[in-house]
Amino acid sequence: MLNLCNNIVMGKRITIYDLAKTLGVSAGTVSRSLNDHPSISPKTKERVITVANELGYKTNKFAVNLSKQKSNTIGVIVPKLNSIFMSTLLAGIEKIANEAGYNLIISQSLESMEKEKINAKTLYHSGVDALLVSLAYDTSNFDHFAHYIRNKIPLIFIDRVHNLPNCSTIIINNRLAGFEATEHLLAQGCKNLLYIGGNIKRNVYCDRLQGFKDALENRQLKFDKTNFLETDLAPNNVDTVIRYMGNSKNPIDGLFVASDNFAVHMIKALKKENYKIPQDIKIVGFNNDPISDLITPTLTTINYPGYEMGILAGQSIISHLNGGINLQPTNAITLRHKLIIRESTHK
Amino acid sequence: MLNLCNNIVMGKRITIYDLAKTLGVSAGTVSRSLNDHPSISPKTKERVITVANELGYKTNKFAVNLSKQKSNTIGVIVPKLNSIFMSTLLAGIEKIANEAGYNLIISQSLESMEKEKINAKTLYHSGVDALLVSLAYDTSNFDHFAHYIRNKIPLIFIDRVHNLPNCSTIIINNRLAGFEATEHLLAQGCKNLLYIGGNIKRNVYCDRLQGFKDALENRQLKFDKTNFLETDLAPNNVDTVIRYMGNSKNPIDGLFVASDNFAVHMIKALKKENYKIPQDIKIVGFNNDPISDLITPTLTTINYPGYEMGILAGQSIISHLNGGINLQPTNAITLRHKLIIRESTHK
DNA sequence: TTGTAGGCGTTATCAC
DNA sequence: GTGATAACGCCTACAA
Repeated sequence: MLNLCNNIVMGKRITIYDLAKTLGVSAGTVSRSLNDHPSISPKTKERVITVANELGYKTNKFAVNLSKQKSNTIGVIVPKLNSIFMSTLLAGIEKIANEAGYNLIISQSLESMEKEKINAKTLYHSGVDALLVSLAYDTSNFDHFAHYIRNKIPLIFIDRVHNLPNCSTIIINNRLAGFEATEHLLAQGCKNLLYIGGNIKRNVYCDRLQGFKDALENRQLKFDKTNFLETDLAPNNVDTVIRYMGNSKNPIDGLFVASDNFAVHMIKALKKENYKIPQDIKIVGFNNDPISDLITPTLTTINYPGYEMGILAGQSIISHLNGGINLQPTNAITLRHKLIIRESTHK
Repeated sequence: MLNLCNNIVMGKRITIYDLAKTLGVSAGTVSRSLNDHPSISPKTKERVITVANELGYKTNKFAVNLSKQKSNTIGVIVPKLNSIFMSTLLAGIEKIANEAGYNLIISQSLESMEKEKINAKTLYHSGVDALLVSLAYDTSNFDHFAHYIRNKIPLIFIDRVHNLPNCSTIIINNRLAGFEATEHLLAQGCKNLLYIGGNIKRNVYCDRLQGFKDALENRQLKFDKTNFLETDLAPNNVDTVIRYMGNSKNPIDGLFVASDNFAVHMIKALKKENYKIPQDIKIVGFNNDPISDLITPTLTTINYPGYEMGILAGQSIISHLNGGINLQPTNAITLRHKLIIRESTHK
């Protein structure tokens, strides 16, 4: 009892050797007991555990990691933390990882490939057991993931993905979603559409554009390059877009915006310019951000299951790490999306 | 050269011993060279580094951690990831940590003390060098932080804080902000106010309430318990609040809501009930969420510098860890807030 | 069922 | 300036 107090108060770290000594057994036995190894008698286990608690033993993860060459840690790289979609995604991942006893090391690329590279390298050196990535806006080279693949560290892309050998992706069918969004605008009577999206190097924007084109073609309408505007979807670009629309030969009466956030800023600006929504112009967004149902008029959008994607990403990676299902053969997991019709396209 | 290829292709991890062998020096020399130790000749350093690159040497963090008994990792516990305030805060923290070469292990308590306890314990065992915490909704006991304090692992509370010995806090002056919000409503002519806030065990809600009371008192108005409603600020509680307001003896003409998110849901519901804002009722929120400037009418609110708080928290903890300024004497850092007047209180 | 001893890869303290 | 050698704390064949 005195010993206990001394150890704790002195802050001296207690190791399995200390336990071994006080118990009169070997360190190996202590280690095995603590890890519930089958070859140890229940009685011994109990004794060990009791004393461990009494002495305030804390297992040293650093030593465990070194010994096992794994860290029980999953790395995550997202473009930015402060977006509702990304944080919802992370919430899903964290929930699963936490339940499975894994820690999450989270970093943001701030939409820059350079930072993404650095983060990938850092996480690699930190010894993460797996990596989850949603690509930056401008990532065009993928060498920074080569280490992972070469060393068979599982790598999953989420949402903003790229096809790399032996890497899974978790996505929705952006092309089909884009088609449905556009078809809805056409069905509502729009004649002259504009698609506003981000960098078409990114699958999400490229696929939605493709769906947009599909929908036009499906109605024998021709796609013209004036029907498409690429922007980085930063709110301060709204004015440029409004000006672009004002200069259009045929007035634009339907907008498909690849992000709810940008769409709501467009709505605000259009209202200021005295556009009537949906009478003069109809708008469809993307993501089903909470804001889409709060703005006036409420915004028709595509539901994007961020939380579920996170959950799924977490589950996939964990079960892989635990030696359950092997992800290798799995190429892509596609989640269900849904068009949500609201006031911005429907009086 | 052959050796190089063999090593890399075979995936065999290269250690300082391998380098030592090929270089004909000792492992110690290699280690020192790699760490730019002053007592090594520039020539040797160069040789070592060259060979290290050639062989594709990667330092093993697990071993470094074990040897140094530190992880270059900072733990973070937030109530939830998927809130714009929290993710903005995290964005700030991550930026600083990343720049300083620290990793962030992020976990969420999901507003539950139990989960917060578990997370605190897990992070402790993971060997984080420091911990940043924003408390859960219902945390009333703080024993789970005792380990940190006892072992002198720096601990900083952010936003939702608690005063613990030797722990710093990063906050805004919620009381003063609450005062200003309320005073603004009164100055706009409101006669019968309602404050809607969360658990008053949490400093943020308690202090704002205090400020609310201060403002009433300042004008010789008396505070009545019917002027205050405690709720968990979940959007689905809006109906209850609306009903409460309907049953009020004197019609409520001013609302101070401790969260923008809840406030905008209130606005939506009130509009549906045909309240005119700001004519019939004026509303002030809290946080300056992006949505507050997008809703109709735009919402008067208190600007809450989440990103700056994150930056500051990061800087404080890093400079402490790097042995710079000592946080011990620092008790609380208070950031500047600001009342932002918009349409919901002002025609 | 338990003990022994080597290994995990670095760092750090002595010597020389 | 460099080389031995002992930590760091745990895991795990291999023995007993």
